[in-house]
Amino acid sequence: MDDSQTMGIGDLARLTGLTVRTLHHYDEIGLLVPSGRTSGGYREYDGADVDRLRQIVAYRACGLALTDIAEVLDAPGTEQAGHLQRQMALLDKRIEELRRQRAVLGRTWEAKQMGIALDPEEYFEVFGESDPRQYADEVQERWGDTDAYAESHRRTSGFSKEDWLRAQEQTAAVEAEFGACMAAYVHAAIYANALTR
Amino acid sequence: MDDSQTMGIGDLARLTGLTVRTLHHYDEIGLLVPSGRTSGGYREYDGADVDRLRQIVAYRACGLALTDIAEVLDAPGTEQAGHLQRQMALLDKRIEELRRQRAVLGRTWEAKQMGIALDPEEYFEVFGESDPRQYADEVQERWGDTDAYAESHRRTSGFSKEDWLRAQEQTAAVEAEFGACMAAYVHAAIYANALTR
DNA sequence: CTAGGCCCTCACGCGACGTGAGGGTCAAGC
DNA sequence: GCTTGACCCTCACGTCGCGTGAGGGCCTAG
Repeated sequence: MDDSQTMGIGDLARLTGLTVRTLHHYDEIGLLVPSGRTSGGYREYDGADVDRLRQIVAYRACGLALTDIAEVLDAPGTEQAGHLQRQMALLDKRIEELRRQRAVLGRTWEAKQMGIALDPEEYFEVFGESDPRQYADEVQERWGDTDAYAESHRRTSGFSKEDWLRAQEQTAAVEAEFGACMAAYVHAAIYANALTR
Repeated sequence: MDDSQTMGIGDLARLTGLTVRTLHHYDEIGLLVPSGRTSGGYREYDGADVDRLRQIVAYRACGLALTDIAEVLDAPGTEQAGHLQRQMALLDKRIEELRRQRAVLGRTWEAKQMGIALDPEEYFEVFGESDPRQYADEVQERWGDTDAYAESHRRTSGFSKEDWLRAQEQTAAVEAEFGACMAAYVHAAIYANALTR
């Protein structure tokens, strides 16, 4: 019933699943400074502290750096929107990157299961930034019919059709679930978008 | 047409989108040691090197540590399966964690949009390991009706119903796409599973 | 033969903590 | 009041995956 109740660092650590050291760190860098100390120097966290930590954990789960989290939490609304929008752009880039990698990985796996050698050109689409097509010619010329290339495929193709079908099945289910998880990212981005209008 | 063609570190960097320093690092730790050097000491990468790097990048995108990647790539089939299975377990834990966080975040957001104060008990479900219910009582007793708690909610609830609906719409689309991306994780896990049988 | 672009090896810095070392604090029980 | 044991404190160095120079060789074109 006491309105100004506080808790120790160990309690907060157990409650959140973070370590004591992590909370020390957040104090050191000014991200989460406890609202008080006991006469003996012990940190004391109150309700507002816990609420702030909840937000910190949520943002951190979205991949934001601690300094960025501090900026977002300490800035007024308008600045918040701008900052979050920049983060949104970064996330978009990351999403697109992963999406491309995933596409190539999927084709690679299927090909392996069939025991078929992949078109070497496709291999390099898995890699990052800027259009890899601009190197595709060079690649095909250099690696198109290297022995080590094809050989390294055959090493890893002992994988029955049953195994593969079973895998595909399970994949679909988990895929959907994971999609729901990742909506947390997207929520953050779209929230920022809404704020700027 | 030459079968033993090689490329320099800069070419490989441009091709993959990694930095030269990153390739230096992989050489230092023995993860990707170039198959040769020129008389002048320049690194030379051949087809097998590039193929290995492709695998490295794929595993890294799945969140594996570089030392783990080395173990997986250098181990024979049976050990590979064991290692990948342990990684699978880790990923499962992480997935479950994210799934819980996402669920609570979703409810929090909806509640904020409605301007409704959340059941304080729910706040702590966002946090990690082991059943948080075991602390729920303690939490409610301490923070259930703190002023700072409710206050910090009202600060952040300026968000129209239209904005919210628009957000929900966009979310669904991106959610599906992201699910596809994350199947890369799942593929790795299930591949390991198939190997052990 | 010189200019430029590429490459080399140290070697220190960073972010987000982990992991002790060495010592003070606090509530409980005697 | 005193001790015990759990908890807390502040340094301070280690880890991982690189970034970022510094100071210098290599190598091809003009």
